[in-house]
Amino acid sequence: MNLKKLSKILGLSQTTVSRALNDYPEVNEATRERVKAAAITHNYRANTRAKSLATGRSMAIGHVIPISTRHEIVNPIFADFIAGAGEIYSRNNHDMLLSVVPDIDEERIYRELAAKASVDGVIVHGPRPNDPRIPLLQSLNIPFVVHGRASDEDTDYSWVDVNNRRSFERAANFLFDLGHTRLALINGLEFMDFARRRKEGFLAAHVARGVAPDPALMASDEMTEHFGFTATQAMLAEPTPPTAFIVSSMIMAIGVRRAISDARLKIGRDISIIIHDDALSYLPNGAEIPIFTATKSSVHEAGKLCAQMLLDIIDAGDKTPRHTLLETDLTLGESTGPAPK
Amino acid sequence: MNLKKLSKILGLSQTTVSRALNDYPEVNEATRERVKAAAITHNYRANTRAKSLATGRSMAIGHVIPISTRHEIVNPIFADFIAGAGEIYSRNNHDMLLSVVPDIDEERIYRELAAKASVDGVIVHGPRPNDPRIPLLQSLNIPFVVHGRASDEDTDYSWVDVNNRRSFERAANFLFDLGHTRLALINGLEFMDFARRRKEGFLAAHVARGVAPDPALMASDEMTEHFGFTATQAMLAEPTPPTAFIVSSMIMAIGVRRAISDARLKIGRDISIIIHDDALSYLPNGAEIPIFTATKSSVHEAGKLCAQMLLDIIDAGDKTPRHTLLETDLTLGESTGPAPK
DNA sequence: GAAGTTATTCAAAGCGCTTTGGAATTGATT
DNA sequence: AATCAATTCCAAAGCGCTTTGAATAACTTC
Repeated sequence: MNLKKLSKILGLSQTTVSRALNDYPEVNEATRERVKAAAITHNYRANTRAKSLATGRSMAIGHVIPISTRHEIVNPIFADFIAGAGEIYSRNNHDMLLSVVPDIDEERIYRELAAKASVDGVIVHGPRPNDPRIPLLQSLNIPFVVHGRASDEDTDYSWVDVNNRRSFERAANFLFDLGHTRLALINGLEFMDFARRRKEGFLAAHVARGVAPDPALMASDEMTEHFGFTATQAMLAEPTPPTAFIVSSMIMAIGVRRAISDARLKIGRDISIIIHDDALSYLPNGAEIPIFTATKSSVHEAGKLCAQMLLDIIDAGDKTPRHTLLETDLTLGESTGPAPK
Repeated sequence: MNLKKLSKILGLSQTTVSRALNDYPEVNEATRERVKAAAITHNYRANTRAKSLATGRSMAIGHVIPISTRHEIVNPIFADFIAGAGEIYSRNNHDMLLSVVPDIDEERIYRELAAKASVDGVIVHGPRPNDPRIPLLQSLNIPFVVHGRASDEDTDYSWVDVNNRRSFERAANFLFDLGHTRLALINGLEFMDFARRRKEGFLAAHVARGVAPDPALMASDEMTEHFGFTATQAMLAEPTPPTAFIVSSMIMAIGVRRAISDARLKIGRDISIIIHDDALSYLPNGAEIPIFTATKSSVHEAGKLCAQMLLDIIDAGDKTPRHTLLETDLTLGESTGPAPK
C-alpha cells in the first residue's frame, strides 16, 4: 500500500491525501476524516525513506557505540541509557540508528553518517578529555549532544552530565565526617572524562581537610567486578589499609564487597563503602534500604534528557549550545558507618 | 556532494558514475579508477535514503527491544548481544535500527516497520512460549531470526538458541555426581522460553536420578541481584536447606553469593553453585580461574550468529528456516565441591 | 451581479539514487 | 568495405513521498 494506490482508492490526488494525513490546514475536515479512516483500514504508513528523501529530514538519531579495541568491553550503562533515549524517540516518531564501532573507526563512521545523511543528529557517548569527535561534528555541522563532558575542550557544545566532581567530593567529605582518614578510590579508566572528574573531587576533599591522599589507595581500570576485587585485595594488604572505599560503579563495588567478605571484615562496621549508582534497571541497589550508601543518578533519565535535548536542538534549528548538569542524590545505605577506633 | 555534482565534475553521466562506484562490469577500468578517486577526494557517499528508495532495500535491520511494562527492566545481556550483531552489520554495510518499546506496543511496531519499509529484516528478542510475534512476522512476510525459541509454536522459523535444557540437565547431573541431593534452582521468569527450558532440564535430571524436586527450592523471578539474594536467604532458612544452587545468571548469582556469605557459609565447601554464564564483557566470571562453575555461552557470539543468519536469509531470498543450537561449555570454577557430609 | 475572498483540490516538479533500453564507439570478422 | 559483436557510455524513467504554484468552487461584499 502506498500513496498512489491510496489516493486512487479515495478518488483524490496524492497531494490532498498527503496533506490530509500530515494535518495541513488546507484540507476539508470531512475529507481528512475520510482519508485518515482509509489509511487505517488499508494499513497505510508513509514509506520512511521516500518521506525523508522528500523532506530532507531523516527522522533518525545516530548513536555510535565505541567498542574499545583493547578491552572489547561494552559499557554496561549503555542498555539503560538507550532505553531512556529510545522512549523519547518513539514518542517523537524518530528512529534510533546504532553503529557499533571499534573506537579506531569512529571518525570514519561520523563522516559517513554525515555524508550519507542517514541521521538528523547524534549522541556522543563516553567523551574523553579533548575529544576529537567534538570538533569533528562541529565541522560536519551535524547537531549533537554529548553524554558527559570533554575537559580541555575550549569550544562550547551541548551536553548532559552528572556533577561527578561534586558527587565524589561530597562522598569523601561524608566519610571524613564519619572519622575516616584513609579513603580508597576505585575508579574507572581515567582517560575517560567522568573518571577524571571523580578523582578531582576525591582529591579536592582531601586538600580541603588537609589530608594527603595516598597513591597506593587510588586504583583505576576498566570497571569490572574483577578489578574491584583485586584492587581491594591489594589495598587491604597494605600496612595501614583504608577504612573506607569510594567506588565508581555498582559492578566494581560487588568485587570490592567480595574482597572485603573474603577478608572476614564487615561492611558498614569495619569498612565503609560509598558507590556511585547509575540506577541500572537490572542492578538495583537493594530494595527498600539501599545496600550501599551511594551517589545516585539515573542513567535511564540521562538518556531521556540527552534525547530530548537533541530533538529540541534539531527542532529549534538554532546553534546555541545547551547544558544540563545533574546533581546526584547522596542516599544513605547500610555500607557506611563511623571509622573503627 | 551528490551524484549529480560528482558526475558533472567528472564530465560523465550519473549512470556511469553510479555503475563505476557499484562495481558494475560495463564500465571501463580506467574510468572506474578515476571515478572512485574523485569520490574519495570529494568525500562522496551515496545518500542512504535515495539509494534504498531506488533499490527497494533499506540495508537496515530492526531490533525491537521490549521493555516490560511491569518491571521496566532492560535485559542486561542486551548490550553484548547488540555489540555482536552490530559488528556483523557494519562489516556488511547494514545499519541497525533500534526500537525500544513497551511490550504492549510490540505488535504495532512490527506492523509499522513493515509498512514503512524501514528495515529488511528483524531480530526477535526474548521469545515466550507461543509467541504471537512469530505468526505476525510470518504474515507480514518480513525476514526474521529469533534469538531463542518459542515453545509450542508449530510452524517452523529461523532461530539461534542455546541448548538450555541440556545445559541445566548437565549442571544438575554434575551436582548429583558430587553427592548433592537437595538442589536449588534460581531461575528467570518462567514465561520466558529460556527459563522454562532450563527448568525442564533441571527437572529431567531429578527424574533420571529418582530424586523428587522440592518446590520450595525452585524460585523464579526477574533476574536481579536482589532476587538472587532474597530467594537464597529464604531457601537457606528451610529446615533442610539445599547444598547446591543452580543459578540462571551471573547477576543473580552475585546475590546468591551475598546471602551465602551473610550466612557465614563457604562457597565450594558448604554450598556449591553452578551458574549460567552469558560471558558478558563487563561481568567476566573471574580471570584465570572462574569464580563460578558455569555453563557458558557467549551472548556476544549469539548476536553475531543471529545477525549473520538474518543477512544470509535476506541475501538468499529463500524461505527455508535455519537453525543454530549452541551447546554450552561446562567450565569448572571454584564454586563447586562434594556435598558436605 | 461583478469583483474579491476564501476554501478546497490538483498536476507536476523534485528529493538523490538505480536501472532500463538504447546509442555511439571501437575492434574483429568476413 | 560492410557487417557484427563487444565495449562503453548516456538519457530518461521510476522509487514514494512532499511541496510549489494554479485552478476550481463556494462565499462574501458592495
